[in-house]
Amino acid sequence: MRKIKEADKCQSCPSRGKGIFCELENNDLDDLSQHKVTNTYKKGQTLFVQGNHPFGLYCINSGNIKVTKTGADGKETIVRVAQGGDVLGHRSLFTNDFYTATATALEDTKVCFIDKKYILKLIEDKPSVSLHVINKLSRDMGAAENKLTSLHQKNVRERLAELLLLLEQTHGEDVEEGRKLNIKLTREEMATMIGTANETLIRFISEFKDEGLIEQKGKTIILTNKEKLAGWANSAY
Amino acid sequence: MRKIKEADKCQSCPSRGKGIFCELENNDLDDLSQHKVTNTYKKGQTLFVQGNHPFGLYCINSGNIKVTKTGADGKETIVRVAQGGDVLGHRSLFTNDFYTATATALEDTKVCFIDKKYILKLIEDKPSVSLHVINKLSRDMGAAENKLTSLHQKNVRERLAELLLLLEQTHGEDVEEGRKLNIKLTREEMATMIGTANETLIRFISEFKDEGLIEQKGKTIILTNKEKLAGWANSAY
DNA sequence: TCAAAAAACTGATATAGAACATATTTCTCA
DNA sequence: TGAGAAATATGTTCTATATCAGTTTTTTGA
Repeated sequence: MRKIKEADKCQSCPSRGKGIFCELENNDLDDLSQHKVTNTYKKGQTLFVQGNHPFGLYCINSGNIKVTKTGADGKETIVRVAQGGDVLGHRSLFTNDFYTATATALEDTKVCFIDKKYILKLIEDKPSVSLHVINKLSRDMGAAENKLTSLHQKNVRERLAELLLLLEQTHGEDVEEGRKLNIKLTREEMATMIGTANETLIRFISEFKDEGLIEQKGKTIILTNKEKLAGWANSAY
Repeated sequence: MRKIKEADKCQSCPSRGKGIFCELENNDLDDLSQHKVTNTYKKGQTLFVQGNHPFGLYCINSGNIKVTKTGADGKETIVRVAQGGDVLGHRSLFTNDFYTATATALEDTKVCFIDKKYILKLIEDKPSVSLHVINKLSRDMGAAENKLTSLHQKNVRERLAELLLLLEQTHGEDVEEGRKLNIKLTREEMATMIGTANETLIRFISEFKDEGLIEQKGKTIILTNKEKLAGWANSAY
């Protein structure tokens, strides 16, 4: 039996209870700990790359990771941002395809890697795991369809309001001015997330600032008027 | 034991072997047949509506069904088209949310409805079913991310070429001129699928016709030059 | 079978937002 | 700590495509 550092055991994971393994018993988690390795990634490093072959599952311990697809002309689209407790690379694992996207750390990140064979066995043996995988996929699917719909139906201003509120839900933090978005994204990345040019995004951020809906502390954004923002996001003119 | 018409038994389903129940044994299928009802829907009729509460799973026997999301201003987006062997309404079932989309028959359709409790039990008891659900969700997710990316990165001409090739894969049929798209979609619906206005779509269809990439027999489209079309879809200028 | 409605098509005009250019601020690490 | 490189910001131009308006064709059902 391999010796695992106490800090690297699933039981000590800060995201324990959030992910697809949240219903596993202690002895199952011990077994799981035996079949994974824990790695750290610095900002900008990639966990896996579009086009490569998957050989296991990534389970995020802490830190934000962007999932991007690159087109024929090299243009990048951020399809989603994963955070602590999320799993990554499951899709290609289950469909047995090459990775259809690239995963890149947005900041310093701790990630566990679980062997393909072991995770597939776990899904067959533990209904709770497979149900959580189904649930996770269903939610991601819903989020993807929402993105699709708003990309089609909403203009940039509305999509930006929506993005800010979405980030608030997943990365929001209370500060005196309002809700701080605790995630490090460049304007370029934010633009990519809502399918627009960074110049355009910056213009609307400035507009929101002028209208008192948001504030900026350095590079991080603070939502000061969520209600008005929500009004814009719902595209009520 | 309820008496099921031979034609309505899962064993007689034209999509048997394609869906998530493809690995079930005969006696399991008999049991499943007992827990479902078979309905028909005429063109334009809805199976379920965005905002309503789900109470089971739809499994398509035959016919095409569009899944649409309606925005605050009533604008419609087609997120996908489901066909024989596909399941519908699974997402909201598993996340226990209201339906986030509306399903409408594109033509006369035969659909089975399976009770919520039964399908959840089946997933817990039969690993093959849950694996197929995971697989199905993973594929749908991949398709959704692809749509997202091309909506962001490609122009209307490229997206149209892509759509035609996608429809060819799922609904293609050999005819002497080339590959016929055996699906009834209005230009409005096709436009909605690639996120554009119907006038714009029609213009590009005309262009493709003029360039000899496609032909029209009545309202149905025949792809006469898949290679050139593929060139456009990959956005190689 | 024919009239009304719906869908398909064509042309003209308007505009959101991309693309380009350039200035300024903020990071980064030597 | 300071120089070079990113990232941010702002102004200007240009274009893809939405929108509007109108005609022709197809479908529908009475």
